[in-house]
Amino acid sequence: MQLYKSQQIKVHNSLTGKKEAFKPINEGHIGMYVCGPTVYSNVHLGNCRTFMSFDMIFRYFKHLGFKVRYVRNITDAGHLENDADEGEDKIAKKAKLEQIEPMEVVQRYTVDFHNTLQKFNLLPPSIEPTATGHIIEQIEIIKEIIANGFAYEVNGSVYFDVITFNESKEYGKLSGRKLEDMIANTRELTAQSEKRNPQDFALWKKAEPQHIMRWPSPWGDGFPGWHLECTAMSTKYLGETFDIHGGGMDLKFPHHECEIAQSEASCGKSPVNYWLHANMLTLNGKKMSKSTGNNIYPSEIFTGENDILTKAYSPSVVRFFMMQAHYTSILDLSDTALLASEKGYFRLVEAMEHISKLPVSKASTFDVKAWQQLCYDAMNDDFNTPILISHLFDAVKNINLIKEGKATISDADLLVLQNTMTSFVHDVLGIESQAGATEDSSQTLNGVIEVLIGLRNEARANKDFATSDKIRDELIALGIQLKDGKDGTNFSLNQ
RNA sequence: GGCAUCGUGGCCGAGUGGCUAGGCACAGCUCUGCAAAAGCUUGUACAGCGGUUCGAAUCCGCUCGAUGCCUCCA
Repeated sequence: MQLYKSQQIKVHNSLTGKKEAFKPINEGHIGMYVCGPTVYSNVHLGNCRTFMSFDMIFRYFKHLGFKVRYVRNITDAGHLENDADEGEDKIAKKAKLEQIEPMEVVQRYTVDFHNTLQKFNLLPPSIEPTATGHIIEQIEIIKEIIANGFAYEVNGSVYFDVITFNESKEYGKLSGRKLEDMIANTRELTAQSEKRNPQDFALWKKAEPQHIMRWPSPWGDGFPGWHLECTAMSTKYLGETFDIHGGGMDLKFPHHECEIAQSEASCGKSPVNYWLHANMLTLNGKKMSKSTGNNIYPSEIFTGENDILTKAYSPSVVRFFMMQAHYTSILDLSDTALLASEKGYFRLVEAMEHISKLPVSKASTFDVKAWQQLCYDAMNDDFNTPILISHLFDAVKNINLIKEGKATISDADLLVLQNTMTSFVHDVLGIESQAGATEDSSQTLNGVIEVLIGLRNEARANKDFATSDKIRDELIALGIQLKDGKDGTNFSLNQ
């Protein structure tokens, strides 16, 4: 039997603002779409957190035995930097700056994006479609929207008619906005616009002669509007209505709102059953921003080359840190927070290594089955990874107790414990035991340390504590910690 | 200015009408040649002010503060 049949998941649906029981359209199958990055610069850390959150969700679904089609797009069409008609295309701008082809910009930052996510141990999505690869699909949707009377053409551009749409449908239902309020609050328009109303948004933009990224269309040469690609690609690969759509909080309005409008205007159906939004990441309590310098790139964290943190942190530690917060909460990244997580991470990873060496007894002093269900309960409750981790630390404590002979575990329970820990730590949370794990270091180094441990134990036996302490202290200075236990001396590498 | 989310012990971060997650730090104890590691014990916190209630950190109102969106943004 598949695990999902015995676990009931609840998710926080942004559309209703409530936690709801999750029921996929087709039993055992899940269609999930997540808005991907615009590849015109290096991925920033906040992006990584969002994608990591959905990676964890993807992993949990897979763990439960669901067949998941996870689509995450790459936005490689430039779009415009602002709403004004003379706005500049982000990718074209970067290309001009670096004197290269726009597609070289796209290629470079797509590679950076993939590399970074791989370091964070994100699984690749099932499909990673690009906007430029789906121009035809986008044009088709525009035709439908026009045919249905929800869009109009002006001078080679096509705009979505929000006011007309709102007469029969509801614009703003996702973000809790009322069109009347929006109209009342609209700031005076900059320049004269082609749009009938400021709330309207572009489905297709006419390309000015200097605009490099352009495609032919029934309305002339141009490029697709900001929100259309997601509608086109999600519809193509997941259908007119699918299970989950995710993305960062900041996309809720207008991006996701427009997606809903586009779908309802073209095929008449609401596109998504469950909208999931991941919350922001701040740095030292403030919004990350390149202009104020309150910003850090993933690579700068890994190398330690930055002015914000006191040391380097491995991708696994950063991932663990992020998993210690719920995906819907704002999370603040700081050196002290990272430091605390790193210690906890090492404790968890070390306990994992001890599991296979644990002594077994006839009976267990720890209810492994009940504990296991608590782990599932945590994840079933809107993917509550912080609670899951608190249970994992419960297991850590028990593992250490058993190791020291202060608690016992049966053969069967040990197997359950081992499988459950591996499933949740590695498969679901995606946390790897890199950096700090002895098994990752070279055999040679292990051998050398074992020799030193032997020498130290000889010195201790001879009460030559000056020598034994010297070995211990000099090793710790190198990041090698010796741990004296009942069953001899172990060590760990804490980078 | 409008909309939204939030304000929890030294720090990070769950929870959410009564039964006090967890991590890190701190203190005491056990262990140890001394430490470290590990284990045990202790911390009674929920921005402020009102209100609802037998009972609120959890519900309501106001105030203050933070963050996000309102223009591309995860």
